[in-house]
Amino acid sequence: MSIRSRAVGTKFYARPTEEVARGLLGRILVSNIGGRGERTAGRIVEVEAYVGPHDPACHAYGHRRTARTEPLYGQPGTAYVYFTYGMHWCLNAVTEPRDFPAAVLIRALEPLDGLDTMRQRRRTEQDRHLCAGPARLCEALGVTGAVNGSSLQRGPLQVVQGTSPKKAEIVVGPRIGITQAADWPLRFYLKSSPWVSR
DNA sequence: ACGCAGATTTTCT
DNA sequence: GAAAATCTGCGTT
Repeated sequence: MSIRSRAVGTKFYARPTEEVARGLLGRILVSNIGGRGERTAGRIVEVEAYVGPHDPACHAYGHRRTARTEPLYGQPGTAYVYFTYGMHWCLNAVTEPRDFPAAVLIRALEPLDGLDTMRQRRRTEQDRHLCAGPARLCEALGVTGAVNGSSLQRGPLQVVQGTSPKKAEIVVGPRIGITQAADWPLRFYLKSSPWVSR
């Protein structure tokens, strides 16, 4: 099926972050991390936009260019993976032209492929919780800092075509878990999906 | 079903 | 030294 289609190209990511966020819903994230052909994949059902240096919740707020935020300044379509709360990894897709630091946080997937591998990595049998949350999906797909800065077109993690949802299926709301700009409506998810994080 | 505390370490002040 | 784009387990309702 669509899992075999081509990776989404640079032009897709080199646009306003909010558009890219909406556009990522329904696409498929494929991971070939872990050797031995342990392929895992899921349909993106929930995302958040972190729209640039003017966004107080963005890691690059005020153009804070540090070792951590460097990937945000790179090529659109780069994976930005950061570590937080002492134990969790989160995955973003870098957006906008090079040197404009913005990204889309991938928050939830509908598991499609490699479910057994996901269950092992997550140490759970509850499929509902396999990929419902930014840190959960990273654990399920084997995403760690090792893939930070890799290309989502050619790297071990790729975003491929999938099927676009109807506009009426997309729900907009405030981002989760932040304290700055907490009311900005930059979270997008699929209304009828049982796989979103909440 | 809901709410709260603890885990654990990087990053920046 | 404090906060952090989170998750889990355990408590109570």
